[in-house]
Amino acid sequence: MSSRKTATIRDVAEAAGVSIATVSKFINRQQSFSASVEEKLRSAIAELGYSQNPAARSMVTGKTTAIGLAVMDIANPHYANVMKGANRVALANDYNLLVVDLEEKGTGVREMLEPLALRTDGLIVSSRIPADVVDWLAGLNKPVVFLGQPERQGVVCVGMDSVEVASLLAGYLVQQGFTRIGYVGYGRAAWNAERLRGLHDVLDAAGVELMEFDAEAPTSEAGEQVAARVLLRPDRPQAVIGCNDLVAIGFMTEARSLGFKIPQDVAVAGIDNIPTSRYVSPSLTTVDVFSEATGETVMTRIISMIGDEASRKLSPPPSLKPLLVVRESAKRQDRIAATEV
Amino acid sequence: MSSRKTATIRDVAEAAGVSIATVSKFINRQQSFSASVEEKLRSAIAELGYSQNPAARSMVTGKTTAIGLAVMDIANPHYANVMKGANRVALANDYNLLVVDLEEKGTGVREMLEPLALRTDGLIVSSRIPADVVDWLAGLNKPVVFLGQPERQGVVCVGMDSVEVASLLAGYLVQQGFTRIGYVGYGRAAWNAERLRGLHDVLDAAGVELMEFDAEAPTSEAGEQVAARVLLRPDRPQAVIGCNDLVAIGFMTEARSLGFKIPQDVAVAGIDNIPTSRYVSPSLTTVDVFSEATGETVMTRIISMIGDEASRKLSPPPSLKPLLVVRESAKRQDRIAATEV
DNA sequence: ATGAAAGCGCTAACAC
DNA sequence: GTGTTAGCGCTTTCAT
Repeated sequence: MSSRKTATIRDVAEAAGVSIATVSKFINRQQSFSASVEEKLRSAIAELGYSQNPAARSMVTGKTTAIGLAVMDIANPHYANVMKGANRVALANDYNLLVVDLEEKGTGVREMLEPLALRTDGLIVSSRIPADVVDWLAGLNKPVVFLGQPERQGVVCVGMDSVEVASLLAGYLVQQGFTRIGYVGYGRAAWNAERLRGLHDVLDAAGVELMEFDAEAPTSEAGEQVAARVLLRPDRPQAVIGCNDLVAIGFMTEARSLGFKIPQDVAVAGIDNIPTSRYVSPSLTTVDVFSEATGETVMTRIISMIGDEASRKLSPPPSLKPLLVVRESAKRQDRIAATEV
Repeated sequence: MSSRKTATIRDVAEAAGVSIATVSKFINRQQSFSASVEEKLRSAIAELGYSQNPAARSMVTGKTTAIGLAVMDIANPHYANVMKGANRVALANDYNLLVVDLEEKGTGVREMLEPLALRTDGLIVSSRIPADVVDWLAGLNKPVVFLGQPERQGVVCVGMDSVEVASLLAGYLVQQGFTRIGYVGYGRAAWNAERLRGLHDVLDAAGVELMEFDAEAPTSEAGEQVAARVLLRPDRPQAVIGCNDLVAIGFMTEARSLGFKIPQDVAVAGIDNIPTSRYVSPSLTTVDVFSEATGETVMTRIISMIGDEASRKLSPPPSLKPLLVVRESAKRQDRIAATEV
């Protein structure tokens, strides 16, 4: 069953008494065969445990049947879930997934992406990528889809509209009656400016003050670190929005150990709706960006772009809509009721 | 800069006025060259934007410089962190990472692994894999390392000793003075039996009762679901161990909405030390299994196995030791003090 | 329906 | 130090 060397198409051809061309056509189901040949082929393949060498195949076809996925931080549940969705549709379409975790690095990104580009038929990359790398990707002559908002014209993109995401949250907070709101952003992120715009759109119109802060990183640790700076000042915000759930959760934890009650003393909200946000106390109000569905969508999209030159420039399919998830962490003090999600 | 077709080694040879063999040797830095040739090569490569075709290379070398990683559930932070560590050392060694999320499936696993096996020089697979698939992997003539405990002899394995992990936690709970302890396991997992053994080792010796429960899945949702069954009975355990932090966190949340105070009414502990465990309330007592270091270790190990036939059967390096992380969720009622981590 | 032959881009002997 | 050449395993015309 398992010989020393792996069987090649030639071994199969010999065992079945046909030519290698016939074997090739058979395994690629490119035509029909006489019953006798078909049977001999089938058993020869089983006997030898033959399977196609993808490298050899890809040499002649020029296709790799693999897709690259580059994420900023695989430990962020948002990205892990994007990957889950992407993995699912890749597998269903007989594609393999090559992944690289950029680990939030802003430098050496192209070097990390280059091998991916060489080994795949298309790339899915997080949008927080240096401009020169985006240029390089664009000239790659290979489908590339960005995750999140586009910073540039002419690039294909899948993800929520950051302006809309932020507006949604701002709208809720205004409706709750808060009049001074803090936003803990992450300046290096591509979406940060859009988030701010979405926030201002709503808050300015409502006459609500917006205080801007910046986290060191889009992580819980950074959320913890920023909390004192935000809260230990006379004009502290009544409600604080974290640029993602991780930041919000870190912020909440540190706020509590600083002696603040949430949401009574300070309301907190996040963005993403990572699974954890349901399990912290109080449960975190957030905006669902449908990470897993995003992964499925982006993978579906890139697969359709491969081999379908026409769809490469088309605008994305009806894009995903963010959904406000109201939980306990951002209810106005005087309105708190016993409604737990 | 970006011509229609990508440049080949032949284009470079022509542009530099040398043979393709010279180009090949140059890009693989296999020897030194005359200054003039070196310079011409360098500029020709830059000019044409040439890069090696990995498929062509791998056809002749038989190597892919890629490693496959198969995890049970990439949305489980434990696995995401294993992947983070694995990614890091893969990149540092010029390997690419091919990932497949098995999504906790028990069937069709081989079909998901087959393409990975064909495209990589080695495989890292979660150990909760059907026996026949393990057999197949073993006959693959390719380095395979399992994550977690081995169920079989002769397979290379990286991960914590499950018996030890469980004993550690049991020891702490005994020391806290609990006399009736529940364990919410996951029967389908390879490590479950070992965990149980580790628990019994310690608890039996201490005369502490162990109540066994099973979760539907190793997830927070399953942890929630099982809570009522465990807690709404006259002989409910004083402390409950979740088979991982996800289960423990789900359990805690549901326990609280059932009206139990933690740890006063019921103590809870988990296993893994996922990042979230610090941020739930109360903070979760758990055992750190060093997920990220595990990922680094396993990747280091498999890279050394490739091309080093000798090390393929060696026993693993000094294995990782689990570490008890004491937080608030499992302190005995009468001993609770103000020590927060 | 089946086969012969020409490569895909590259590395590795082996010559020079 | 540099070039020639023979494949690696496969798909794909083009014959038959």
